[in-house]
Amino acid sequence: MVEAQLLSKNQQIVLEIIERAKEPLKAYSILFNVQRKGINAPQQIYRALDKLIKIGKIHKIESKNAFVACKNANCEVSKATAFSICESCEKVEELKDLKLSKYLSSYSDKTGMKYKKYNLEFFGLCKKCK
Amino acid sequence: MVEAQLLSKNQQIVLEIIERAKEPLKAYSILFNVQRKGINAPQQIYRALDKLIKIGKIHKIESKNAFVACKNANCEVSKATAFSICESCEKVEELKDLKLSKYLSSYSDKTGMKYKKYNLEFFGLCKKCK
DNA sequence: AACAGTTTGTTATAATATAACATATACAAA
DNA sequence: TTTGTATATGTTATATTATAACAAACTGTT
Repeated sequence: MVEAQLLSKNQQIVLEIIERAKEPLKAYSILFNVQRKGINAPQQIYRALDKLIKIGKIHKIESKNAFVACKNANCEVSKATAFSICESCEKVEELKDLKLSKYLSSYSDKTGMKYKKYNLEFFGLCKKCK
Repeated sequence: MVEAQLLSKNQQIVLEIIERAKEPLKAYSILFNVQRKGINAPQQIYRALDKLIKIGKIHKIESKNAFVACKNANCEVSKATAFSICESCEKVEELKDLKLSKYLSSYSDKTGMKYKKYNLEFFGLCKKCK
């Protein structure tokens, strides 16, 4: 049976701070920001992050070692992600483009291999910075 | 005038070891492997890696913090990369698919923003592992 | 009550990457 | 030839990111 994911205390704390942030957060900056809430060690942050990623609530921006909340109702599980990253102001946005995700999800390489999972990071200058 | 890139001693050493490797190499494993050649510090490795990336000789696999040689004559500069990564055996291949790279290079998002640069990492099971 | 699974807390340490500073080398311009 | 500029080197130290390992507590079954 499919049910709503219940988050544990630490998982909620970490998710909230990532959701409220306007930009991707790094693990140690999250740690710093929750120390008054009784979380003291990196391990606790990374464990929450791992779980949140697993259930698709957040994604990792690999090129930045930072984490963003997923606002995309589609990705119940984090398997197919695409981001736009501004090289100047560092703004990151998750792309929600059905056409793009269909294209990539159905992509098969020369050997005929298909991929259920991918991560795409686009770099450029955002409107403000151009 | 465009001329062949001349690599410095350290850059050559690092490039050679990456080119000879069958899989992506991590910075500290490179370091370990070149200590008998007089390279002693991570800084020296990272500096060579940075330069090699800049001129397109190697790419970084962001999800693995590892580096591979570019066998693709196209990417004179490392700006548009796509990889296939096996989740079981960890095999990594750079995809050379003109159609894919054209699609991504000419991609423009909802706001009309275009991107000259991207990195795409596909995950799945390779033939052997399937 | 016993259990399996997950979460927590904690200490320690591993792995990845950069800062900062002092030299050295290459090469073109004056 | 010297001066400048850019790049490369060597080195020590440190910052940043992430995991190992262990003990305990909590959750929801059966």
